[in-house]
Amino acid sequence: MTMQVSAIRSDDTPDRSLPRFGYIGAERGCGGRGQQALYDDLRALDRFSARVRFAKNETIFSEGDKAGHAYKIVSGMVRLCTHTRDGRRQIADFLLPGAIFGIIDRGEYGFSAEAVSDVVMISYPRSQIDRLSATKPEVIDHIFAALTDQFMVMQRHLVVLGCQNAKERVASFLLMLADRCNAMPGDRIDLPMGRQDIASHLGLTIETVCRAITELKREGSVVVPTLNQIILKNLRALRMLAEGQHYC
Amino acid sequence: MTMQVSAIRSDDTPDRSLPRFGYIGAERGCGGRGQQALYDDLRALDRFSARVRFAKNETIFSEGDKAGHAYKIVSGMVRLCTHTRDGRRQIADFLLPGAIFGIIDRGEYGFSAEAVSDVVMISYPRSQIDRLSATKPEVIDHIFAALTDQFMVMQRHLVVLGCQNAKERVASFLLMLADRCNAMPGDRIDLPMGRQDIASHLGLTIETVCRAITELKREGSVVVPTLNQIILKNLRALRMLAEGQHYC
DNA sequence: CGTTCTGTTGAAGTCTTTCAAATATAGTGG
DNA sequence: CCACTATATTTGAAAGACTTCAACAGAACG
Repeated sequence: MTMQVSAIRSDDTPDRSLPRFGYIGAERGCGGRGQQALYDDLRALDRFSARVRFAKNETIFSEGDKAGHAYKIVSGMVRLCTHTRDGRRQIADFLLPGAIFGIIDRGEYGFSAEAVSDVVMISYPRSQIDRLSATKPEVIDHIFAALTDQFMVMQRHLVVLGCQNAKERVASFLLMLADRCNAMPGDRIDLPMGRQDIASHLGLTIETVCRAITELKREGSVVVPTLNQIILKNLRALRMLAEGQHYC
Repeated sequence: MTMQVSAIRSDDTPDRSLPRFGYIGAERGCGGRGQQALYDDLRALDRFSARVRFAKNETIFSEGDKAGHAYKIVSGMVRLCTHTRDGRRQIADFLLPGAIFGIIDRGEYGFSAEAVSDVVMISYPRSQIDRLSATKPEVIDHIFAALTDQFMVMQRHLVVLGCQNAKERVASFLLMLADRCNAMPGDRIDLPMGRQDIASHLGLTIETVCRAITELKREGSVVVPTLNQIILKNLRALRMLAEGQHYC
């Protein structure tokens, strides 16, 4: 979650020099400054903002609802998903603290947002955002940057769903998550979402996700201290899975 | 390709009353007015625009290239794709006449664009678009609408890749295409792209796409007069496949 | 501490891919 | 215009990957 993280940390922190997981998504950092600026600009919205909280698994809004608010996550995790007519579900993305969502949608939300864990967020009335956009062109610019980031996230995910097998998908997912958390190699990474959520994100069944993780454990690529934590041990192996065989 | 079509036809043409394929994507028409307006606004760019043509299978630009131009398709079809390190390829979308692409990207293009058939386009320098955006806030607004549309396209495709089996994917693809062409039930729909392109779009192999089409033929859901044309015969059956079993 | 939910593993079944071959289409030069 | 060659599509058969179903294990919670 490069964009979200960079919205939190001070922009001049040059942690780009530190070792990173090198997930393809890392390039997305270029959108970071935009996010930081957006964050600053949103301060102008403070007097209209409200602190809201949602309990684990609570629905924040549903696809088709009138898009009245945009949200910025303070703590916890949110999933954006689409529910199909026949009960299937596709999780488009998981959002970490710092992430902003609900700004893309005009009129109606295009997807549902649900709390993965207990979540605290700031809500901003869309009307005020639109008003601010009209007076401050740079705000638009930064929202644009956020959009571009989101686009790249989705596009990368299209590749995952369109081209990768189960193990590759799980590896991609873990690397993406590690990168978004700004985790360092060896760090414990939080997995607030359940296995079923991971499955719904990766277009697999829960069993297949389990088996893939088990295999990664067996190979020594990852260690799973608790159900909701994971440590990436062999980055090279994970990257080879996620980014294709040619990787060195 | 609702947005593209609506960019071509006069905006007050109420063809929404005509029978349509009813692909889920049809709702996307809400972005239509934005596209129409964008189209008008782009006229202000005319003196900077250039007519360009690309031959079938020619690369228009590659992922990572400096994003110097945005394009509007006049005729022909363009595919937007991502090439992975190990040679695999994911086609994110096929674009029809009226479609505008290359506006989202800042600095570098985030994907490659290739001509599916011989293509004629209008190219607009990004610098001029940015300049125009600064002076005309409504332009931004319309580009935004275009972005929203593109987002919905990608999101719908995520569901296709994440939740559907081969036959469902092909059905979704055909309905989407029919809707974008603004085709009426019974019309011949052009398939300028080869089977391999369809496969790369749907995350399947070419053989599986063939088999799925063959099966749809056998069931009488479609008729395939030539390799590059298809007629949707049984919309109800196709929709049931694409939108889930609950569809009446 | 028992109940319930979530996660893990095993085995069988299904769907898709892979590999191979045949057919059809498109393109080219005579 | 036809024959020929190259390319693309279709079909078949076997292999492989993922899913499904079922049972078990483990964590969470009252």
